[in-house]
Amino acid sequence: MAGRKRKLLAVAVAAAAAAPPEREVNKHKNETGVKLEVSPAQLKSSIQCENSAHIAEPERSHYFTQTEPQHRLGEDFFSQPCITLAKGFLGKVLVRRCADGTELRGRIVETEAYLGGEDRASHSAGGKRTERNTAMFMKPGTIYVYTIYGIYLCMNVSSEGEGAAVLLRSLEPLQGQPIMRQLRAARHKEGTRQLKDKELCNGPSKLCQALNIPRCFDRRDLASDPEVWLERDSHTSPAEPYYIVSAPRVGIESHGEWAKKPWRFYLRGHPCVSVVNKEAERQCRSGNVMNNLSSSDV
DNA sequence: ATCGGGATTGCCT
DNA sequence: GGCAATCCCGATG
Repeated sequence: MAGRKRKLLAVAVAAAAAAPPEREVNKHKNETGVKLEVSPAQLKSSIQCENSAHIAEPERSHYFTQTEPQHRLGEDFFSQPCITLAKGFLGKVLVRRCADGTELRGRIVETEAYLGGEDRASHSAGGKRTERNTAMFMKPGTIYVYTIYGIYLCMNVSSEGEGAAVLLRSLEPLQGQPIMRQLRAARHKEGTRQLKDKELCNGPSKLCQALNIPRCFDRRDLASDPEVWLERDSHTSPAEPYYIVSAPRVGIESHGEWAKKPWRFYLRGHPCVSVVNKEAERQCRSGNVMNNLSSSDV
Protein backbone atom coordinates (compact mmCIF):
# COMPACT_ATOMS: atom_id res chain seq x y z
CA MET A 1 0.00 0.00 0.00
CA ALA A 2 2.60 2.47 1.13
CA GLY A 3 4.96 1.19 -1.53
CA ARG A 4 2.35 1.59 -4.21
CA LYS A 5 1.62 5.12 -3.09
CA ARG A 6 5.29 5.94 -3.25
CA LYS A 7 5.58 4.48 -6.73
CA LEU A 8 2.69 6.54 -8.02
CA LEU A 9 4.25 9.62 -6.51
CA ALA A 10 7.56 8.87 -8.17
CA VAL A 11 5.78 8.66 -11.50
CA ALA A 12 4.06 11.99 -10.86
CA VAL A 13 7.33 13.65 -9.99
CA ALA A 14 8.97 12.25 -13.09
CA ALA A 15 6.12 13.58 -15.20
CA ALA A 16 6.44 17.00 -13.60
CA ALA A 17 10.14 17.02 -14.31
CA ALA A 18 9.49 16.18 -17.95
CA ALA A 19 6.99 18.99 -18.35
CA PRO A 20 7.99 21.99 -20.48
CA PRO A 21 9.78 24.72 -18.53
CA GLU A 22 7.40 27.54 -19.43
CA ARG A 23 4.68 26.59 -17.03
CA GLU A 24 1.96 29.22 -16.73
CA VAL A 25 3.79 32.07 -15.14
CA ASN A 26 1.30 34.02 -13.01
CA LYS A 27 -1.63 32.27 -14.61
CA HIS A 28 -2.13 29.82 -11.84
CA LYS A 29 -5.30 30.07 -9.84
CA ASN A 30 -6.36 28.33 -6.70
CA GLU A 31 -9.78 26.89 -5.89
CA THR A 32 -11.27 30.27 -5.19
CA GLY A 33 -10.10 31.57 -8.52
CA VAL A 34 -7.85 34.12 -6.94
CA LYS A 35 -4.64 34.73 -8.79
CA LEU A 36 -1.60 33.64 -6.85
CA GLU A 37 1.65 35.51 -7.00
CA VAL A 38 3.61 32.30 -7.03
CA SER A 39 1.85 29.10 -8.05
CA PRO A 40 2.40 25.80 -6.27
CA ALA A 41 3.89 24.47 -9.49
CA GLN A 42 6.36 27.32 -9.58
CA LEU A 43 7.21 26.80 -5.97
CA LYS A 44 7.78 23.15 -6.71
CA SER A 45 9.92 24.09 -9.66
CA SER A 46 12.09 26.33 -7.54
CA ILE A 47 12.64 23.42 -5.21
CA GLN A 48 13.51 21.21 -8.14
CA CYS A 49 16.38 23.27 -9.38
CA GLU A 50 14.78 25.29 -12.09
CA ASN A 51 15.55 28.94 -12.46
CA SER A 52 13.84 31.54 -10.37
CA ALA A 53 12.71 33.78 -13.19
CA HIS A 54 9.16 33.57 -11.87
CA ILE A 55 10.04 35.76 -8.93
CA ALA A 56 8.36 39.10 -9.22
CA GLU A 57 10.44 42.05 -10.29
CA PRO A 58 11.24 44.22 -7.28
CA GLU A 59 10.83 47.96 -7.29
CA ARG A 60 14.13 49.39 -8.31
CA SER A 61 15.69 51.80 -5.90
CA HIS A 62 19.04 52.56 -4.40
CA TYR A 63 18.21 49.91 -1.87
CA PHE A 64 18.41 47.26 -4.55
CA THR A 65 21.76 48.40 -5.90
CA GLN A 66 23.31 45.47 -7.71
CA THR A 67 26.65 44.98 -6.11
CA GLU A 68 29.18 42.47 -7.30
CA PRO A 69 30.18 40.09 -4.57
CA GLN A 70 33.31 42.02 -3.75
CA HIS A 71 32.89 41.39 -0.04
CA ARG A 72 32.44 37.68 -0.63
CA LEU A 73 34.09 35.51 1.97
CA GLY A 74 36.46 33.00 0.44
CA GLU A 75 37.93 29.62 1.19
CA ASP A 76 40.03 30.93 4.07
CA PHE A 77 36.97 31.90 6.03
CA PHE A 78 35.35 28.49 5.77
CA SER A 79 38.54 26.65 6.71
CA GLN A 80 37.94 26.83 10.44
CA PRO A 81 37.02 24.17 12.97
CA CYS A 82 33.28 23.54 12.99
CA ILE A 83 32.43 25.22 16.28
CA THR A 84 34.60 28.25 15.50
CA LEU A 85 32.96 28.58 12.10
CA ALA A 86 29.47 28.22 13.58
CA LYS A 87 30.19 31.23 15.80
CA GLY A 88 32.02 33.02 13.00
CA PHE A 89 28.92 32.87 10.81
CA LEU A 90 26.97 35.00 13.27
CA GLY A 91 26.61 38.49 11.90
CA LYS A 92 27.72 37.52 8.39
CA VAL A 93 25.36 38.14 5.52
CA LEU A 94 24.00 35.39 3.30
CA VAL A 95 23.27 36.64 -0.20
CA ARG A 96 21.12 34.98 -2.84
CA ARG A 97 21.26 36.34 -6.35
CA CYS A 98 18.14 35.33 -8.23
CA ALA A 99 17.91 34.66 -11.94
CA ASP A 100 16.65 38.19 -12.67
CA GLY A 101 19.56 39.74 -10.79
CA THR A 102 17.60 40.52 -7.66
CA GLU A 103 19.63 40.05 -4.54
CA LEU A 104 18.16 38.80 -1.30
CA ARG A 105 20.15 39.38 1.86
CA GLY A 106 19.92 38.13 5.42
CA ARG A 107 22.19 38.43 8.43
CA ILE A 108 22.94 35.12 10.12
CA VAL A 109 21.78 35.16 13.75
CA GLU A 110 21.62 31.46 14.65
CA THR A 111 23.68 28.39 13.73
CA GLU A 112 24.43 24.87 14.91
CA ALA A 113 27.67 22.91 14.68
CA TYR A 114 27.50 19.27 13.63
CA LEU A 115 30.80 17.49 13.96
CA GLY A 116 31.53 14.28 12.16
CA GLY A 117 32.83 11.13 13.79
CA GLU A 118 31.79 10.87 17.42
CA ASP A 119 28.96 13.41 17.24
CA ARG A 120 26.00 11.01 17.21
CA ALA A 121 23.57 13.75 16.25
CA SER A 122 25.37 14.43 12.98
CA HIS A 123 24.36 12.91 9.67
CA SER A 124 28.02 11.98 9.37
CA ALA A 125 28.18 10.24 12.77
CA GLY A 126 30.78 7.53 12.87
CA GLY A 127 32.32 8.81 9.66
CA LYS A 128 29.35 7.40 7.79
CA ARG A 129 29.31 8.68 4.25
CA THR A 130 26.16 8.36 2.15
CA GLU A 131 24.76 9.81 -1.03
CA ARG A 132 22.85 12.34 1.01
CA ASN A 133 25.64 13.65 3.22
CA THR A 134 28.47 13.64 0.69
CA ALA A 135 28.73 17.43 0.84
CA MET A 136 29.68 17.24 4.51
CA PHE A 137 32.91 15.55 3.47
CA MET A 138 33.72 17.98 0.71
CA LYS A 139 35.98 21.00 1.10
CA PRO A 140 35.11 23.68 3.67
CA GLY A 141 32.53 26.07 2.25
CA THR A 142 30.60 23.36 0.40
CA ILE A 143 26.84 23.72 0.77
CA TYR A 144 24.93 20.75 2.15
CA VAL A 145 21.19 20.89 1.51
CA TYR A 146 18.98 18.05 2.66
CA THR A 147 15.29 17.34 3.00
CA ILE A 148 13.74 17.17 6.44
CA TYR A 149 10.34 15.68 7.28
CA GLY A 150 9.88 14.99 3.63
CA ILE A 151 8.82 18.49 2.81
CA TYR A 152 11.33 20.98 4.15
CA LEU A 153 14.96 21.80 3.40
CA CYS A 154 17.90 22.66 5.61
CA MET A 155 21.07 24.43 4.50
CA ASN A 156 24.45 23.62 5.99
CA VAL A 157 27.99 24.61 5.13
CA SER A 158 30.85 22.17 5.51
CA SER A 159 33.72 23.23 7.74
CA GLU A 160 37.18 22.03 8.55
CA GLY A 161 37.09 18.53 10.01
CA GLU A 162 36.03 15.22 8.47
CA GLY A 163 32.27 15.23 7.90
CA ALA A 164 31.70 18.42 9.88
CA ALA A 165 29.20 21.11 8.88
CA VAL A 166 27.32 24.10 10.24
CA LEU A 167 23.54 24.34 10.01
CA LEU A 168 22.20 27.81 9.26
CA ARG A 169 19.09 28.22 11.43
CA SER A 170 17.98 31.84 11.27
CA LEU A 171 18.55 35.07 9.41
CA GLU A 172 17.57 38.67 9.94
CA PRO A 173 16.11 39.84 6.62
CA LEU A 174 18.09 42.80 5.26
CA GLN A 175 17.11 43.10 1.61
CA GLY A 176 14.31 41.80 -0.59
CA GLN A 177 11.77 41.22 2.17
CA PRO A 178 8.77 41.55 -0.18
CA ILE A 179 10.10 38.73 -2.33
CA MET A 180 10.94 36.65 0.71
CA ARG A 181 7.38 37.14 1.92
CA GLN A 182 6.05 36.02 -1.45
CA LEU A 183 8.20 32.92 -1.44
CA ARG A 184 7.17 32.05 2.10
CA ALA A 185 3.48 32.80 1.64
CA ALA A 186 3.20 30.53 -1.37
CA ARG A 187 2.69 27.57 0.95
CA HIS A 188 0.28 29.24 3.28
CA LYS A 189 -3.48 29.03 3.45
CA GLU A 190 -5.43 31.62 1.54
CA GLY A 191 -6.27 34.62 3.70
CA THR A 192 -3.52 34.08 6.21
CA ARG A 193 -2.12 37.29 7.60
CA GLN A 194 1.08 38.67 6.17
CA LEU A 195 4.25 37.49 7.81
CA LYS A 196 6.22 40.02 9.79
CA ASP A 197 9.80 40.61 8.69
CA LYS A 198 11.16 38.76 11.66
CA GLU A 199 9.09 35.70 10.75
CA LEU A 200 10.51 35.37 7.25
CA CYS A 201 13.73 33.53 8.05
CA ASN A 202 13.48 32.47 11.71
CA GLY A 203 13.99 28.76 11.16
CA PRO A 204 16.26 26.52 9.08
CA SER A 205 13.64 25.61 6.51
CA LYS A 206 12.08 29.05 6.52
CA LEU A 207 15.35 30.61 5.44
CA CYS A 208 15.64 28.12 2.60
CA GLN A 209 12.16 29.10 1.42
CA ALA A 210 12.67 32.83 1.86
CA LEU A 211 15.99 32.85 0.01
CA ASN A 212 14.87 30.37 -2.61
CA ILE A 213 17.60 27.89 -1.75
CA PRO A 214 16.69 24.73 -3.67
CA ARG A 215 17.79 21.17 -3.07
CA CYS A 216 20.13 21.29 -6.06
CA PHE A 217 22.37 23.81 -4.29
CA ASP A 218 23.69 20.77 -2.47
CA ARG A 219 27.44 20.37 -3.04
CA ARG A 220 27.88 23.86 -4.47
CA ASP A 221 30.74 26.03 -3.26
CA LEU A 222 29.67 29.00 -1.14
CA ALA A 223 33.07 30.58 -1.80
CA SER A 224 32.65 30.73 -5.57
CA ASP A 225 29.03 30.13 -6.62
CA PRO A 226 27.52 33.01 -8.64
CA GLU A 227 24.04 32.57 -7.15
CA VAL A 228 24.79 32.37 -3.47
CA TRP A 229 27.56 33.68 -1.27
CA LEU A 230 28.52 35.05 2.11
CA GLU A 231 29.59 38.63 2.89
CA ARG A 232 30.88 40.60 5.80
CA ASP A 233 28.23 42.90 7.17
CA SER A 234 28.40 46.26 5.45
CA HIS A 235 25.07 47.35 6.89
CA THR A 236 24.60 49.54 9.90
CA SER A 237 26.00 47.87 12.97
CA PRO A 238 23.83 47.62 16.05
CA ALA A 239 24.46 50.23 18.72
CA GLU A 240 25.06 47.54 21.31
CA PRO A 241 27.14 44.46 20.61
CA TYR A 242 25.30 41.16 20.56
CA TYR A 243 26.35 38.52 23.02
CA ILE A 244 26.61 35.00 21.69
CA VAL A 245 24.49 32.44 23.48
CA SER A 246 25.69 28.86 23.37
CA ALA A 247 22.90 26.32 23.92
CA PRO A 248 22.07 22.68 23.22
CA ARG A 249 21.04 22.00 19.64
CA VAL A 250 17.34 21.61 18.98
CA GLY A 251 15.37 18.66 17.69
CA ILE A 252 17.90 15.94 18.49
CA GLU A 253 16.73 14.78 21.92
CA SER A 254 17.13 11.14 21.05
CA HIS A 255 20.89 11.33 20.78
CA GLY A 256 21.69 11.02 24.48
CA GLU A 257 24.71 12.90 25.78
CA TRP A 258 25.42 14.41 22.38
CA ALA A 259 22.10 16.18 22.50
CA LYS A 260 23.39 18.15 25.48
CA LYS A 261 26.46 19.60 23.78
CA PRO A 262 26.02 23.39 23.64
CA TRP A 263 26.68 23.70 19.95
CA ARG A 264 23.84 25.96 18.96
CA PHE A 265 24.89 29.58 18.77
CA TYR A 266 22.72 32.64 18.51
CA LEU A 267 22.69 36.37 19.14
CA ARG A 268 21.13 37.07 22.52
CA GLY A 269 18.00 39.17 22.33
CA HIS A 270 17.84 39.13 18.55
CA PRO A 271 14.20 39.00 17.43
CA CYS A 272 14.88 36.58 14.56
CA VAL A 273 16.23 33.70 16.64
CA SER A 274 13.98 30.64 16.21
CA VAL A 275 14.17 29.18 19.72
CA VAL A 276 15.26 31.08 22.81
CA ASN A 277 16.89 29.14 25.66
CA LYS A 278 16.55 31.15 28.87
CA GLU A 279 18.60 28.75 30.94
CA ALA A 280 21.53 29.04 28.52
CA GLU A 281 21.18 32.81 28.48
CA ARG A 282 21.57 32.99 32.23
CA GLN A 283 24.96 31.35 31.81
CA CYS A 284 25.92 33.47 28.79
CA ARG A 285 29.32 35.00 29.40
CA SER A 286 30.04 38.58 28.53
CA GLY A 287 33.32 37.60 26.89
CA ASN A 288 31.45 35.97 24.02
CA VAL A 289 30.64 38.96 21.89
CA MET A 290 29.82 39.16 18.25
CA ASN A 291 31.95 41.88 16.74
CA ASN A 292 32.29 42.15 13.01
CA LEU A 293 35.44 44.21 13.24
CA SER A 294 37.24 41.72 15.42
CA SER A 295 39.81 39.19 14.33
CA SER A 296 37.27 36.41 14.86
CA ASP A 297 36.43 37.00 11.20
CA VAL A 298 39.79 35.36 10.33
C1' DA B 1 10.11 -4.55 -0.39
C1' DT B 2 9.22 -2.65 3.95
C1' DC B 3 9.86 0.03 8.13
C1' DG B 4 10.84 3.74 11.43
C1' DG B 5 12.64 8.03 12.50
C1' DG B 6 13.54 12.74 11.58
C1' DA B 7 18.84 19.17 12.47
C1' DT B 8 10.41 21.35 11.07
C1' DT B 9 6.51 24.06 10.24
C1' DG B 10 1.85 26.02 10.44
C1' DC B 11 -2.50 25.90 12.37
C1' DC B 12 -5.53 25.39 16.05
C1' DT B 13 -6.75 25.62 20.97
C1' DG C 1 1.86 24.98 23.63
C1' DG C 2 0.15 20.82 21.31
C1' DC C 3 -0.04 18.17 17.25
C1' DA C 4 -0.87 16.73 12.52
C1' DA C 5 1.11 16.88 8.03
C1' DT C 6 4.10 14.52 4.91
C1' DC C 7 7.86 11.70 2.64
C1' DC C 8 12.84 11.09 2.12
C1' DC C 9 16.60 8.39 3.62
C1' DG C 10 18.96 4.73 5.40
C1' DA C 11 18.71 0.30 7.62
C1' DT C 12 17.08 -4.19 7.63
C1' DG C 13 15.51 -8.66 5.90
